[in-house]
Amino acid sequence: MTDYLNSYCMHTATCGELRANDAGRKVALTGWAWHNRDHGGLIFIDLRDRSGYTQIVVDPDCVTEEDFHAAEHVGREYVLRVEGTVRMRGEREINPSMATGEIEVLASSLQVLNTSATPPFAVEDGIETDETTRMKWRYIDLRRPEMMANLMLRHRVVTALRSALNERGFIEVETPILANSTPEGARDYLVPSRPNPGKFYALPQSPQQFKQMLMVAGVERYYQIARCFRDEDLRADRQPEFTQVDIEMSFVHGDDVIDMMEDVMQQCLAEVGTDVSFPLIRMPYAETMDRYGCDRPDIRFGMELCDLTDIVKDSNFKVFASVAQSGGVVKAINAKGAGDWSRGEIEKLADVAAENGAKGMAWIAFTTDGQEKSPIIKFFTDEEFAAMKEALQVEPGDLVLFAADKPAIANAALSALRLRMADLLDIPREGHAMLWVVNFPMFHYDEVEKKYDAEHHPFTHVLDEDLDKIETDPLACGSYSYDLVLDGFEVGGGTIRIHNAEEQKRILRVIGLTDEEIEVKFGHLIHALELGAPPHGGIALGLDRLVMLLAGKPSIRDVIAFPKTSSAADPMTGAPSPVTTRQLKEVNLRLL
RNA sequence: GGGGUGUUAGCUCAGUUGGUUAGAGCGCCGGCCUGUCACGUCGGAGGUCGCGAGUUCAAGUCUCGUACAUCCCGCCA
Repeated sequence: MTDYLNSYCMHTATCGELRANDAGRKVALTGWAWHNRDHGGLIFIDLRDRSGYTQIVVDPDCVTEEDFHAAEHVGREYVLRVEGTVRMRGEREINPSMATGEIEVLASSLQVLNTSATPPFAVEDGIETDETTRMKWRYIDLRRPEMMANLMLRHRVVTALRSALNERGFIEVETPILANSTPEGARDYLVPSRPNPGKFYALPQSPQQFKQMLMVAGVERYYQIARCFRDEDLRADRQPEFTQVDIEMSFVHGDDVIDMMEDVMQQCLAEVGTDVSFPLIRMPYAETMDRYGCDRPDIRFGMELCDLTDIVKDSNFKVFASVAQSGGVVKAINAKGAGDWSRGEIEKLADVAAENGAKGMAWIAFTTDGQEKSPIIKFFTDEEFAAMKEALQVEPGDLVLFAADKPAIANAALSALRLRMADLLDIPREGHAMLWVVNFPMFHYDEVEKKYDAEHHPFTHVLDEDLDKIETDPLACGSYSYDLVLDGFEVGGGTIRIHNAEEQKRILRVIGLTDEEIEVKFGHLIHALELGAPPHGGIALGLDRLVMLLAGKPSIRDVIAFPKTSSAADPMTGAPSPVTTRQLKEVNLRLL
């Protein structure tokens, strides 16, 4: 302790930890000058570090003239080391909004370890500075307590997940960053290989194939905090590089991974103090799409989709009838509380439907004074109308929004409308709600490429009862697959994998690969499966999204130390940047 | 690739039907101040109105293009 006090720049206490029972302690604090209040004869400095802040009092009677002079010239974000004594504040000077507000540190010495230029924006919570500016000076942005708290929360989540997995016999194994380009999935980030002219590595979109190889190797239980790369356009919840908690385990089938992971999540969330109700609902994909129109529903509120196809299929409203009779669906949501909206306000909602591919949006408003307003109501018989009201449980004050289209489009439009209406109507969505969406279909039909494609990925094990339908009726095949959904975001996804080489080949053939292509692109996997692959499965958590939601932030950029802008650039370092002709030549590249 | 919104002082923003010297708050600089905690107070500095064309006697304001940011669709688990 004495050594520390005499040391040039170490501290004996952090700025956020001192309390009334520390009164009398001699301490050395280090940190950044946050708010300076110079009263001429007495100077207050709020000294901040990552743990919080403490008020320093510099009294000319207690420090050297030199130190007092230095204190007078301390600017924002100067780096200080202060030695002094913790003392109780006078009764009127207690600041109850401050964790350390009962005490202060009376300085006996003050060292300026470094000065600081005026920061480009205030180190304060709640600022609305442009994100590019924040990213350009990210180290300043990260000094803000809320950003520092995000980093710490992320650390606690990772630590909790690591210990939960360690306790269950998982071992952490690193897999290559310089990997192979994968033909399926997202666009790859490519890295030219200098010793192999004309050949490229790809940064991994996920360690998927490596972790399956680890299972074949007998690792049995693996995890990795794995950086993944995808060269696709960005979103608030998508960055070109992101972090997965990647998990794989052997000798599992059916719900084994879900059961294990649910335990791990419960333990992790308890440890970081997030309240989520367990056990989690496990909702089949088909039911999820039917009720919410999307595979990652926010189940913290209702307003579920209602299928009216049967009721309107013979109606005089040609739009509904023709959609219903040509394989489409007519679905609706009941937005309670919007029944008195003006026609203009309602019609603006059609934009939301249009953004999601719907050609139109029909509506019926039920005003609180018992009127019914709608451009389409006249087309329905009394029976049809009554059946609709019954199905939607309509009351005065409700607004019913319809989408009639192919199921995928009607679902997408109504799912988006449901979320928009929840926003517009201020429907409370406090707390968190987590669920599993399970048993995704194995395939979907790609209308553009005119071929079947894997819904999750082509290494997914088809449900045992559907194995004989892989070739004859691919779209009817379910799969051992599961997504973990939190508050309307997919925070994890996984499957039981195929461990049988023959089944793997059947799947790859269905998605359009020839036996030659299978050998070239997936030969290593097939061979591994032929050499004693155990039954195995796994899951990957989207760490950034998970922490974003736990932190209550609107973007994963807020929980990533150094994120990229929407054009995948880093304003701080200037990446990506041009390289010299010589560098290009070394890797056998020439720009077009 | 497509659509929406935005770009004015270091930061956040205002700027009317186009009108002559572009404002505010915070911050910054200097003075005063021994109980403040968003300290107070007096004074001061600070602008290529994103960039480029165009219309006009006159453009921060109108038109076109473009860059960047951000949200969404496509794309992406």
